Amino acid sequence: MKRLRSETHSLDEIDARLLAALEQDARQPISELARLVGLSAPSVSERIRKLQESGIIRSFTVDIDTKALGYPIGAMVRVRPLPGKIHLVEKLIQEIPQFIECYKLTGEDAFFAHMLVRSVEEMDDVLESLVDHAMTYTAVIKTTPVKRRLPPL
Amino acid sequence: MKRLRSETHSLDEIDARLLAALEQDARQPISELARLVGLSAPSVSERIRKLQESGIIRSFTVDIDTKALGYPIGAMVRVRPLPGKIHLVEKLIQEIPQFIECYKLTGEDAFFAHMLVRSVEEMDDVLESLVDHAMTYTAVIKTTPVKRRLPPL
DNA sequence: GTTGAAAATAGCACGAA
DNA sequence: TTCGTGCTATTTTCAAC
Repeated sequence: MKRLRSETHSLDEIDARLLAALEQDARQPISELARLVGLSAPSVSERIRKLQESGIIRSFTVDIDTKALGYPIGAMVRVRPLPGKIHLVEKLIQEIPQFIECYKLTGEDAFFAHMLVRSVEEMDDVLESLVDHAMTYTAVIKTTPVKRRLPPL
Repeated sequence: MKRLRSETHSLDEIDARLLAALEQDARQPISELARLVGLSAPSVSERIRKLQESGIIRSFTVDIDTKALGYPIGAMVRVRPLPGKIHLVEKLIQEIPQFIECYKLTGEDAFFAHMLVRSVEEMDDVLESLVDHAMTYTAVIKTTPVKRRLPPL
């Protein structure tokens, strides 16, 4: 059980603009960010440090095009574990690297997992490894109408 | 309709290690990345440039803790548009900023959307704006057994 | 928060494998 | 082609205000 922590950091307009700019390009120079938000470079540096310290910025990372990486097929899998199998199923999903994201949800479909595969055969392999422990409902991703973005700040 | 493009870039071991390192911290100095993969800084610079050029790296971005940002509730919403309403529903989802991610899927539940809200009331507001055009099934996220990660390289 | 100097870092041209 | 070296330019950090 994780400890609840009150995040005291409150965002002002400039922090919001900084986060938006960093979301678009996290490797742009501090000096450029400073120009964008109208502050000096050291101020921006300090704000970014505080955003990390307060936990709002978890990390700087890359957005990878998984198709270009060799995974042409993405799918969303709803997973309903058989009675008594929830923990086993959770562990299996964590151990199968083709699942690149998984949420545990309220309701009967305990897990919702994002799967990437190189072929339909590979998809079958992945699903087979769950078949003894859960019901699965798989839907292939056709398009992405909304790409990951920030909520309103 | 987007043009199909054959991505000719093929990853070697060093590219894979670079991507993994960038995923962990996209702002670390090139010189540090060079040390990690055992090449000189200019070589690493050039490799990163090529990974971007080939589209494998789409962008450098930040991983934000949305709870710390003030959105304590996340939910997954399956959206089944009423007949003839698919395009309207897609547009609505795109315009509602509490949806931070949305996939269009095969099967009857055309859309799957990731929602962030500050309260249960706000969740109701968001869902109300779809109620005339679609059936929705909402499940609240309890935990995240697998956080976004790279597939096997 | 800002400014200005020192230190660290990145980019470029060129030569080597 | 791909990588390494040395040089220059840019960027970041630190101190003082």
